[in-house]
Amino acid sequence: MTGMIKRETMGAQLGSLLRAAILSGEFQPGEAVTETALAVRFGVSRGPMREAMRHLMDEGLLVTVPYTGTRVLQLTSADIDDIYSMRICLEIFAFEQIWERRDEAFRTALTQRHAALLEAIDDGDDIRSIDAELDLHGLVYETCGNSILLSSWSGIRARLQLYWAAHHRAHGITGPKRESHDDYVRLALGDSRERMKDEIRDHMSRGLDKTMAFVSSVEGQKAGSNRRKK
Amino acid sequence: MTGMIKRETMGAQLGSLLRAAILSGEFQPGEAVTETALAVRFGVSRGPMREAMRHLMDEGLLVTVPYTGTRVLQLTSADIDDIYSMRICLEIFAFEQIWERRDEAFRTALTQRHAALLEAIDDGDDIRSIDAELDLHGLVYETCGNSILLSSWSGIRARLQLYWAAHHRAHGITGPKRESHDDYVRLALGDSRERMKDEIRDHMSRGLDKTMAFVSSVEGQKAGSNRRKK
DNA sequence: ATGATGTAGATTGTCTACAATCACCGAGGG
DNA sequence: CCCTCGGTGATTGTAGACAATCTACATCAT
Repeated sequence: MTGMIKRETMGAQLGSLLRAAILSGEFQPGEAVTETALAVRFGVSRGPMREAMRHLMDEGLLVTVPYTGTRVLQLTSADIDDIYSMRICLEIFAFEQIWERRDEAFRTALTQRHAALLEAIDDGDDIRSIDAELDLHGLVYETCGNSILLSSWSGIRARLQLYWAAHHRAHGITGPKRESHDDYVRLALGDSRERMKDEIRDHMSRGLDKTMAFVSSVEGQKAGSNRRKK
Repeated sequence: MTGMIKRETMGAQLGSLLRAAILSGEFQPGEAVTETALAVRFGVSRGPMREAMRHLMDEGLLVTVPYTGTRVLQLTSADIDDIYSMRICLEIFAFEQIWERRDEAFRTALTQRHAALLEAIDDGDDIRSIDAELDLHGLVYETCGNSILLSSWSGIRARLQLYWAAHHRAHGITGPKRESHDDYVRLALGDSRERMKDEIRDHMSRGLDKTMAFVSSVEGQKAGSNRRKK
């Protein structure tokens, strides 16, 4: 059954669905997910489900141990630190690459994504705000057209989105502030590479501080959380 | 049959075998590879074979189009350029991260890998020389302990290894020169971050020049090479 | 009581058969 | 001569059943 979906392989679509389910909080970080359960959940067989899970594993959202089980990624404070330092490195690199090639298309796309972020914030939709913020930052990576850079960003983006979403749900903390990206957008459209690079460093530093305060409080349960059997 | 291998899933082992087969030249860049053919080649079923191929796809060595086929990655000059600029960015970043934490273990490992490279060069073993050179560069990434950085390096490494191996086979060009990494190792163990960063830029620039000269001569057949059916 | 040990359940890994999709090629009509 | 259209083969996608392995719990001996 379920043979009416077209133009894309089932595994890929399942990957998107599963990713959305994880990011929406249906499965929490550290929670175990089984192939069979997900297969019946989405009404498909284990084959495509496995394919989708493999995709999310490579993206970093799922972690599996052979013959034992699969669970949703649970980040440590060290992981968060690694992610943010990588973000600084890659985003500066990306802006260096495209700086001289910024055209009208780039400018309009950036302002559009910024507007989408503001709209999501105004609507009070946290999940959409997170998505919009990451889309905004993603533009420079996409503009580069460097496939390796883009896949690196995908891994970073997935981990950040997972963590933020869980963070917000668990603690009721609001999403990004309305003015949080004004400087970022302004300088990205401006004329000074160095000021943009400084802004990236500042931006990430603020984000890291905001993030680290929480993760350290729930540390120490990365490997041994097995409650909630059913 | 073939049920006596232990401690690691078949798909992972098959991935290593297939990677080795590709890098050894059994399958050339742009050549089509089919699941069934590889499955009988390695004496397993399509399931594990698929798993292994999926792994190599994420690594970047294989490219697949749904319902149609899978072929070995064929790099364009733009890809090579992207790879080398990423290498500069990431390797400088990696050295910045570990610079103050370089300990005795790092120093001995670096000299050991350099010695291994020299031995491979002296033996005239091109494949092993390439592997040793990439292992040498890989140490700094491994020392960082940053999982995202490491996976980015894996993608770069796989693509470079594939390209160099095919390059050398097709044109009989020798591997890395014996003295090519003397400065790199010396400065990596030295005291000046800035000189090391300059060395990385120079090192990559030389590598890119050596590489680009060839790839541009065979451009223009990325999408349409379908000969050699059997 | 404590430790080792065997046993049961669950989960992933693997295999075989079948279906959906696509590229190629040749025939027929314009 | 060129374009359209259908057939044919190949390749990947999907399904369900079976085997290998791991974790946890109960049992038994010390």
